[in-house]
Amino acid sequence: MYLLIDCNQFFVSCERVFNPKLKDKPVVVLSNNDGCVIARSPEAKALGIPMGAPAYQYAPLFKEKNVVCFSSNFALYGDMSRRVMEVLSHFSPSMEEYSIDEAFLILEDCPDLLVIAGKIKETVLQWTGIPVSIGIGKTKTLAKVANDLAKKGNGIFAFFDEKEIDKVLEHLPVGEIWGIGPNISSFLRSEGIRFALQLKKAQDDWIKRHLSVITLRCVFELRGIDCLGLEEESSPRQSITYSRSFGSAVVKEEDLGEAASSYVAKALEKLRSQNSLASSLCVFVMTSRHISKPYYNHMTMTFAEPSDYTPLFIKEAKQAIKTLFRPGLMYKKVGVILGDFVSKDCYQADFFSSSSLSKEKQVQTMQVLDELNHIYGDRILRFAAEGLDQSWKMKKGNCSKRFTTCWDELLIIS
DNA sequence: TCTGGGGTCCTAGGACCC
DNA sequence: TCTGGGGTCCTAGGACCC
Repeated sequence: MYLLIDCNQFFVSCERVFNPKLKDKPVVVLSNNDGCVIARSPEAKALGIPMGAPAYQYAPLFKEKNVVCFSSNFALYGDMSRRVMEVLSHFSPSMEEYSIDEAFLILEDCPDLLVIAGKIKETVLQWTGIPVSIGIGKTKTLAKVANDLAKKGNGIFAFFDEKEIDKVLEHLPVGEIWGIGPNISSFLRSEGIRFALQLKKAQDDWIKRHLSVITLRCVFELRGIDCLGLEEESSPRQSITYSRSFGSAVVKEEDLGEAASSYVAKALEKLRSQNSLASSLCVFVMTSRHISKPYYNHMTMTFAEPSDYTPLFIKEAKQAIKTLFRPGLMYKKVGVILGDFVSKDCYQADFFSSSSLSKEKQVQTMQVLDELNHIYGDRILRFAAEGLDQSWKMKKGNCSKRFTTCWDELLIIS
């Protein structure tokens, strides 16, 4: 049986662990640049604050109802996630970390399953301070449905027999099924399929003809046929994106270049940490999407020989910015995407490239850079191209401390 | 003034081959 | 009157997830 363990309002819960005064109070966590709401405590939900709500629109309500707003603190959430996953790994050798706040476990079907689930919930709370909900089912998709019910009830819900499943699916809108998004659900509704049970009973070839195998898999999963399986090994990324909205609009090409260089440097650190080389770099720039004539443009460069040498990518990125830049526009965002990865251990070299000696030096330079940054933290070594003042950096109005990952920011109790 | 960021998978269609 | 059949590879875009 699959168990889906999902942390309740994870980011808010992380903040509450280190600030117990927030208990029972409306709390929200905002996206980068304090843009929109990405996590809400039940109290905040009860005030009618929707997911994704732009913070500026809700500022009066926040003030009126004393809603506590946090800027996102991914250093903290990432580390808390690591702790939760560590606890979960004690309960089963078969585990998949599905997202920052969710994991699937496989446990043998036994009468004690609910007791074990209770134990998991209790242990995670005691060891990390994070409350979780657990859904149990024969497939991942059914465990997801069960998890939604768990969240509405006492935190644990299991599907054991078919009749019980169908009773739930009968009233479950198709759009709430994992894997059925807004587009497919509106198509299904237009065809008269409004609830999960109807979809479960739909004809296979009809689904395949009008939709795709992805949806067909969904349907099979609802029928209790395991199609997705557990992905225990997290496979290396196939692409790495680094992009951020600016704290305030950027108008100078120089600033765009700095930002792009800085993102390239960060993306390449990630690339090297997974032992890959990238063969392509895409750079994109955009203005706000919410103006009358938004501008978006991108450029992709491919390399004859895959690489992980940051200066090479910075050079290309700056060149791209030069091409993409249009004077007089208010830029809101720049991003870089590394793609077409190959393993460092085995790749096709370029027959016409210059001497291999410089290649070795490139590798050594990046190693020294990464090691020093690892030892001293906070990216102590950076490239000049990244700029010094970085005035384009994003806004963070109210960020909690990095309680668990930074010696200078430990929680002080007096 | 103010609206996040990072992924994966699949399909259709174009371009090309014999 | 009348113009085959069977492939592969690549890319852009759509759809979904958290």
